[in-house]
Amino acid sequence: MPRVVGHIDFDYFYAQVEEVENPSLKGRPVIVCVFSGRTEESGVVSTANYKAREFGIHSGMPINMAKKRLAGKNPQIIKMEHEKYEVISKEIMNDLESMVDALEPTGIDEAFFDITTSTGGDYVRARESAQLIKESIFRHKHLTCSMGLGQSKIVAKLSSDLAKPGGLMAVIPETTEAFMAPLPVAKLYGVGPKTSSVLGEMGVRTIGELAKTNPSRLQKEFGSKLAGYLLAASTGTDTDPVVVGLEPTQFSRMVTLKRDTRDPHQVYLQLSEGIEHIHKKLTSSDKTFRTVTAIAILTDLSARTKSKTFETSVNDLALLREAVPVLFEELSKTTVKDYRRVGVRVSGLANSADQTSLSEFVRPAG
DNA sequence: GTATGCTTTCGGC
DNA sequence: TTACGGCCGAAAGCATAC
Repeated sequence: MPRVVGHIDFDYFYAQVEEVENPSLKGRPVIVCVFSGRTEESGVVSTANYKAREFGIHSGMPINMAKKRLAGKNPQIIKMEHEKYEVISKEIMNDLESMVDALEPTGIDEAFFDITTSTGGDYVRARESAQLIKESIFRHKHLTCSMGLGQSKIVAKLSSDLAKPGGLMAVIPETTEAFMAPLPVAKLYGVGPKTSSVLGEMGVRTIGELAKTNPSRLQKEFGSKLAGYLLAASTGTDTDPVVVGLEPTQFSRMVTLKRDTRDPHQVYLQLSEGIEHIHKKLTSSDKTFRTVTAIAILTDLSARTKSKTFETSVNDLALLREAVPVLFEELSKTTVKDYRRVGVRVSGLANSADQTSLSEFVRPAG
C-alpha cells in the first residue's frame, strides 16, 4: 500500500491572523513587522499579505523600504505579536491531530501528516479527507491554508508549495516521477547550495536528471549515504516517516543593541534578560543543554558565532552567565567591527528525566 | 575511506 | 540612496574514530 503523506502550510500566517481579527483589512496591503527598538521605524517585515506582495514587499525587507513602496496604497502596518500567533497555531495543531493518523508540526505555520491508515492508501479518499480538513480549519478559525499530498514527505512538501495560496494538490503515486522530474534539484530537502552546485558541475540540474544519474558516479562524489538518499528523494521514494512528538533541539534569544558596540559589559547587560529567558524556557520544558553559543551580527550585518560544548547536559543559570561573556570575549578576537545585534543559543537539548544522575554512577549496584 | 560528532554558516519563514 | 528581526533546523566544514 502506498503511503499517503500530507503537508499543510497556512497562507501568509501572521498577516492572515490579523485579517481575521480585523476583516476590514482585507483587500489592503497588510504587513506584520518586527520593530527592533533602535529607532522609531527600524525593523523588518515578517509577513506580508498577497496584496502587499503585489508591490514587491517580502519577508525580511526593512520597514522603511516597505513603507516607501506602499506609499499611497493605504497599507496597514502591524506590530508582530508572536505569542498571539503561537496560541492560534497550537489550537489548530491540536484540532489537526485529531483528524489525521500522525501529525508532525515543523514550524508555527506548517506540519506534515500521515493519513495512510485512515484512507487505506486510497488517493481519492485522501483528497476528500484533506479537503475536509481545510474546510474544518476555515470553519473554526477562518484561516486558509495550502495542502499537498504525496507518497513521501518530499512529494507532499513540493506539492503544497505548488498549491499556494489556498490550494490542494494531490500527487498520486503513479505520477510522482513525472511531477518531480522538471523541478530543480535545489528544491529537494537535503540539497543545499554546495550539493546543488556539485550536481550542476556533473550536468545534473533537474530532479529527473538526478534520478537517471549513474549511482556509482553519485557515490564517488557524495559517499554512499548521501548518494542513496539523493536517488531515493529524486524518485519520491524517500522513506522518512511522519514523526509524532518531536522535541525542539535548540533555544535562542537575539536582541538588537541600543547602539553598535563590542564592549563586553554592554553586550552582557543587554543580553542578561535573554539569558534568563532561555533558562526559564529550559526549566519550564524540563530540558538541559550541552552546548552554548554566542551570536553576533556585526555592523555590516555579517554574522559570527562562538560555541562551547560541555561534558554533561545541564540547566544551570550561573554556568550560562559565566560562559556567555567568555564566548563573546573570544568572538571579539575574530573581528574589529562593532556588533549591531547579539544573541545566545543553547543546543544539544535533552530531557532532564533522561539524565543519568551522578548518584546512579556512584551508587553500588543492587 | 566512511561514519560520527562538533562548530560555524546558511537559509526559510 | 539607504533603509535591516528573531527565531528555527539544515547544510557544510572540519577533526577524529573506526
